Amino acid sequence: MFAAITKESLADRVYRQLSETILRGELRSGDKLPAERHLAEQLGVNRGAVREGLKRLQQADLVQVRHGGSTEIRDWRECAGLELLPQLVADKRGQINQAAIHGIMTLRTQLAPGVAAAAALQATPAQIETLADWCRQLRQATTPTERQPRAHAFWTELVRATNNLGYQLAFNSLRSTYEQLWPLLTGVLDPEFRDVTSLEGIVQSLRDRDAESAAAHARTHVRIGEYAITTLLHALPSAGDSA
Amino acid sequence: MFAAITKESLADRVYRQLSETILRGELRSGDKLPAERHLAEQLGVNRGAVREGLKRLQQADLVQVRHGGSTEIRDWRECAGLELLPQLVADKRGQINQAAIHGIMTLRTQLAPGVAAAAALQATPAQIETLADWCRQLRQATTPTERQPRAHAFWTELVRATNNLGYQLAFNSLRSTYEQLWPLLTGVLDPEFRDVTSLEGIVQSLRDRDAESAAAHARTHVRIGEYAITTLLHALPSAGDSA
DNA sequence: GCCCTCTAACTGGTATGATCAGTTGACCAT
DNA sequence: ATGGTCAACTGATCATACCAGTTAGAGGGC
Repeated sequence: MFAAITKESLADRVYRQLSETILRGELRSGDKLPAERHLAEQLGVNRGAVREGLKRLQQADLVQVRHGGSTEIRDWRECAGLELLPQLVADKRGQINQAAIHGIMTLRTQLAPGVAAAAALQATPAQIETLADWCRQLRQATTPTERQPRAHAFWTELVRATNNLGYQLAFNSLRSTYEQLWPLLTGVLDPEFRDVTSLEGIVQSLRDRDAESAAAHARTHVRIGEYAITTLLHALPSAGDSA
Repeated sequence: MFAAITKESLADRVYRQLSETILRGELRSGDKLPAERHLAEQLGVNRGAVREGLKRLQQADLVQVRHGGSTEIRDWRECAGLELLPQLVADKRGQINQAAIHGIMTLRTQLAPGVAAAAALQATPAQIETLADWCRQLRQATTPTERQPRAHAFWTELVRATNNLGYQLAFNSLRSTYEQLWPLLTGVLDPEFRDVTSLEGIVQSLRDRDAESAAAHARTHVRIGEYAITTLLHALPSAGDSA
């Protein structure tokens, strides 16, 4: 009903402004950032706020800070990790980035079969039941808006069932990106949400401890969404690269 | 010869100490961190340093900070992204984490074929030549220490050739983890480094624009390393979970 | 002229202490 | 039971020092 008021600290704004400038390519690899004191003056905030923002830039591997020297922009394509994807898909103005969306869909397609296979070997009976329940809930849903969170819950549980740190962390990264696009994907991915049959196939494969079968069902399933996204991206000619 | 002296700022140390405490499970999801003022006093550092460290914890999704309220530990298995993996594989005392290593190897195995396939469709002739050159260099190398960086360079270039943001960022995250284990893996992965034939097969597949063949060669290749790692992990009975 | 050295003027890093701004819970009036 | 008030927390921001590492250029020796 009502949207929550966004509260953004100064340090957050410093981080966002600088990171978006870098991600847009206005500051390129090798460029130097102004000194903290100057930056603080230009942005009209205290130096502490600037430093907190820079710490985050540093953690995201967008810049390299050297004591006594200057702060240098790094090549985020070479350095930055998967956690950058959420910021790439949509900037403050809601501009979406096709390359980033393509990237997340690729990873999803590549990882889903492995997740299903790993879950087949590791899932506990209780987890399998939970998954079966999400399938039932998915069948009962009648609108895309109802289906989306249940499909999401299914995958969350499936990833948890793999008991694999790599899958879990990678999934968390992808999820942050996915959440940025949530309303956009409600409709686009609905054909996939409707394919409960494949999900039920996965659940049955888990019961049978059949990793290959689980992977095959997962592959079938996510290809539906990938096809929908690919079609959509081709239909949107503009808004490709960043400015 | 000599190891570089590590220069770690106070904020970095604050971050590391707190994150390791969380990752070790001594602070669990829902627990509250002491107030910044108290934390600063306990750690014997300035409050600014504490705040900078907390900003990083926040960015890593390890804690949730609420203005006026307290700072709460989050469940990193549910929230943290792939960028956490480097910190998980080895803590300050050099203790390695089997689950994290297993995780990174899984992701590597899962993604490598897709990377090769994507590269087959996207690589430029110049990139293919660069890759072919790395194969030659790999053949000329005579020791594991020589082979490792060249194998690594091959994959870096291959990922670059995919021109896919998802693969590039995911690879960067995995690389950070890999670098933590570099000396450990020099010997273990050498059987894989010696399998230049598969890499040459990938290069030929790129020339032929044959995605499926590229994926198959990649799969063959990375399985060698995965087998070696799996064997090694099973041979190490202890040092499994964190304290 | 060339090379070394030292210094001065940058840079980021740390410290202190004050103040602003949300959150919470106890208490009170309605 | 509802809503208001207030005090005591919490984090957020600020200003101003000063410490510590880097770098470039002035100056001296060859």
